[in-house]
Amino acid sequence: MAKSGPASTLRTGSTAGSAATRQALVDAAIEALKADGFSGASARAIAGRAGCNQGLVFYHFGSVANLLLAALDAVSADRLERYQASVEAAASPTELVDAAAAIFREDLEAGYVTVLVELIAGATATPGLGPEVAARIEPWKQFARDALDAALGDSPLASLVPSGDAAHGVVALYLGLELLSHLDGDRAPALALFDHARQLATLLQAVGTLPPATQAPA
Amino acid sequence: MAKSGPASTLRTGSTAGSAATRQALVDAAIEALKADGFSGASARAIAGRAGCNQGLVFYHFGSVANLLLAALDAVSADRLERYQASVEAAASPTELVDAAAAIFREDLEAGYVTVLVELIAGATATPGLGPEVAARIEPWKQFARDALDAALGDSPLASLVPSGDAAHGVVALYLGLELLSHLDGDRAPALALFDHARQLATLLQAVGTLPPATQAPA
DNA sequence: GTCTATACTTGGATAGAC
DNA sequence: GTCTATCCAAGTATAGAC
Repeated sequence: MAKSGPASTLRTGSTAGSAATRQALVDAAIEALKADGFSGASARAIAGRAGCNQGLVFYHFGSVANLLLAALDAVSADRLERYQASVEAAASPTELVDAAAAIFREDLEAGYVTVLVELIAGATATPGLGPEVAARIEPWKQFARDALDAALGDSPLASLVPSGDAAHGVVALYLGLELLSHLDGDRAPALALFDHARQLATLLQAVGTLPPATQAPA
Repeated sequence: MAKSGPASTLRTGSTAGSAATRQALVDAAIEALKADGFSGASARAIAGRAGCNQGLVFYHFGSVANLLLAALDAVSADRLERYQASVEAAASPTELVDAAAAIFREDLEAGYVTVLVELIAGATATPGLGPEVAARIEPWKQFARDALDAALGDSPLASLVPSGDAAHGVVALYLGLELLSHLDGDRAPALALFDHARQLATLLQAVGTLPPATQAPA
């Protein structure tokens, strides 16, 4: 798959318009995916949002699918960086859940995860898109895995559920919650779940910390 | 929203072709959603699968969206019945997870949940589709809630997480796992998670059953 | 009442203007 | 090198044939 478009003109010399147009298209693609979903993210719709001709989509990215992948890359980079900073500061499971809840709230309100969800769901339609999207989810899974390892690496829970499997579940839950929240425009149930998760984490943390004798009374 | 098409001709008298065509279209719509996703489930594509003229979609259902909702109704009815029978037989949490795992495996292989996921993700594109889809998810959530209540209604876990919120999470996880499994064609991680859930359920069941004294040694 | 042929709109992609 | 005008395929919907 040779990259089409002016891939060799990434230096910001010569014509300044190119990079700006690319950026505008990427931003517009993100907005289109958030507002109208995969099937609404057409070259025309995106170019309309970006305020430029739809032919530019194909000039700069070769195809609509490639532009959407570029959009996914942009949000992924943006969000992973944000996550990294926020989660690194969390030492305990409780803090981890708190950080996750805060970020999730941010994601829901900004619609970042929508971009990912729409691309996953739409991947079936475009041949070859699936593997590309799958590869871009890998960092998220790895990140979830690292966070889980750091937070409860030595707890008894970790020996029951391998962090790789747990990370898969966490990512799946994240995507599913986004799917539901976006559907009925109500993110209260998702946030409530995080609240309960926080309580459970606190509980588990206490159980792991306290001497065995104090655990018994049910 | 008045139903268009021959809604009054549901009696199987007069012309037998009508009901058959409707059924063929519904089946084809399900297949199209499973294979090509929401954006691939066009009137042309569906009619092609059903072996009939694409205009029939509009005659019988009024719009593509209505046909897709009919498809969702069909799988929902089919699956909920299956779930009900399977879960009613499960008395303990372990058995419940076992039943859920068996059904989930079935769903993944048959692609039933894909229909739901694609419609949720695609709902943003078509005005008015969202609420309709949301209403059709309600029974699934209610079902999950009932199952949770029955399985661990009196356990201490139930007092920590209200079954309504937990049900929301279960449905979200279900949808997310489907999303990921469908993406990279690998359902092993999802099945592994069910395996771990089963172990956890067995553990919790044991903890709840045994006398307090035996719980201590960590 | 059931279905087909046709009208019109939007989408992906490119040849060629600047 | 950057962008626009244009082409053709695919989409929704309906007027009218059977």
